[in-house]
Amino acid sequence: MTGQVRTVDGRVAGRRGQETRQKLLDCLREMLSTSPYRDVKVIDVARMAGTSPATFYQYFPDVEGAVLEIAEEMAKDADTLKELVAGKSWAGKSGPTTSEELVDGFLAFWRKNDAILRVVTLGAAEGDKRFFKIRMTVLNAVAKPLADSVKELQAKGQADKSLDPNAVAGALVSLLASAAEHQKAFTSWGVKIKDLKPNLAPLVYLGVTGKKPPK
Amino acid sequence: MTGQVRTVDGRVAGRRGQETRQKLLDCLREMLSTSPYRDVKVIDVARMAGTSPATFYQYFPDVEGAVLEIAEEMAKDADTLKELVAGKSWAGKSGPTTSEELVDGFLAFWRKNDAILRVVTLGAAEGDKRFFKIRMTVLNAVAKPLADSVKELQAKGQADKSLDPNAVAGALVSLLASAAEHQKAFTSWGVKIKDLKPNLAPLVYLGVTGKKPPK
DNA sequence: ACTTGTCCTGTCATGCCGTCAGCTTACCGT
DNA sequence: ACGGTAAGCTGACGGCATGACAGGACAAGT
Repeated sequence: MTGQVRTVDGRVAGRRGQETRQKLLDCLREMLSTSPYRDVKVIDVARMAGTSPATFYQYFPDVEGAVLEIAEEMAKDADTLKELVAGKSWAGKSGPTTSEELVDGFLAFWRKNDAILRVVTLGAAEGDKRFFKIRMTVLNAVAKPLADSVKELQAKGQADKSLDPNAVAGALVSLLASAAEHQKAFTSWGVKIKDLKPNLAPLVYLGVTGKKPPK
Repeated sequence: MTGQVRTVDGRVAGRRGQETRQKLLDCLREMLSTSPYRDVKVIDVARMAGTSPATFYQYFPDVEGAVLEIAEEMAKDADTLKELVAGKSWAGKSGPTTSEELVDGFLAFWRKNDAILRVVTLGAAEGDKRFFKIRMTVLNAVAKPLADSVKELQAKGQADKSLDPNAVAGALVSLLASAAEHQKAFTSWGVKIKDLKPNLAPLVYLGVTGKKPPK
C-alpha cells in the first residue's frame, strides 16, 4: 500500500538508508523540543545525527517536509485516543470517571508529543492544508466519538438538544488542546498542574451532559 | 515613562527615523499575515519597506525583536477587552447577552490580530517568557474580570462553589482563544463560521453559571 | 555656509541553503 | 571469488541571509 521509502531523487532506500533517515527524524524531533522552531536548521540536525546536510536533503525536501513526516507518525498514534471516549458511559457515577480519564489521557498524549504538536498547530493556524489535516486527525480521534456520545445523550433526552453535538465536541476538544499546550498559563492563574485534571474534568462533563457532575 | 525610541546602537530616533521604523513594523506585520513565520526574512521586510537590511538592524536586534514590538502594541490594545466582562450581569435574560457579546468581541479581536497572535502563541508554547507574558496580558484582560464574575456568582450561591473560579475563567478563555485561532477546524466539523458564536456562547454561559441558558 | 547629529546604505566576513558530481560501500548473480 | 550495479554519503560550490561597521547623505539650527 504505502510503497517503499524513496529518496528525493527516486532511489529506493535500503536498510542502512532507512536507519540514517530515522536517525535524522529522531534528531529533528529532539531539536524541536529544545530550540524554537524558527531556529531549527538543517545543518544542526545533520550534525547531531553525525552526518552531513547533503544527506538530509537526500531524504527530505526541507525541514518542513521532515516535520510533516514526524507529524504523520504521531497522527497514527493518536488513533488510540478514540478508546478514551468510544463506548464509555456518561450516565450516573461512571460519567465523571469517563470525563476524568478523557482529560487525563488527552493531556498525557499532548504532553508526550508537545514539541511536534506545537509546530502542527502553528502550521494549521497559518493555513497549511497538510498540517491542518494532521491536526484534525488528532482532534477527530476524540471529537468524533465525543460528538456521537452527545448525540446519543440527546436522543435519550438526557442532554440539551438545542446545542449542535459537533460544535460541543469540537469546543471541548479545542479546550483540552489549548489547556494542554499552555499548561503554564494555568499555573500563572494559580491553578497547579496537578489540579488541572480535576478542574477540567467537571467542565467537560458539564459540556457533554449539560448537567453538574454528581457528588 | 517609556523614554524616547532608541536605535540599537543607542542614538535617539528623530522624526524621520521613527517613520522608517514604523514602516518596517507595518511591513513586518503584513509579511506575517502572508507568509509562514519561519519564512519571514529581514531582507524581505526591508525590501517591502523600500529600504535595506542594514536599516532594519538599526532599529531591531532581529525579526523576533521586531515581532515583540508589534505584540506589545497589540497587548495594550487588548485592554479594551476588559469591558466585555467587567460590570456585566450574568443574571436572568442579560446573562446570555453578556455571553454572546463576550464571544463576539473576543473573536473579533483575535481575528483582527490573528497573524501576530499566532506568533505570540507559538512563542509562549515554546517557553519564551516575553511572549508568554504578552499572551497572559491579552488573556487576562478577559480572564481576570471573568474570574471575578464567577466568584461573585458563587458568593451569591448562584454557581457551583466546588469549582476554582480562576480555573473556570482560564479554561473558558483558552477555549475562546483556541476557537478563534482555529475557526477552520469548526468548519470542518460542519459548524459554519456564523454559527460559531451561537454555539460557543451557551458553553461560556454554562461554564460561568453552571446552568443551562434560559430560552 | 558651517556645524552637528540623525539617518541610510555599500560593503564585508560569516554561515546556512540546496545541489551535484563523484567516491565508497553493500548487495547480488554468476 | 569477483565484477556489476545500485545505494549511500560527502566535499565543494554558487547563492543568499545575517549582522557589523564606517562613511556619506541629509535636515536643522546658527
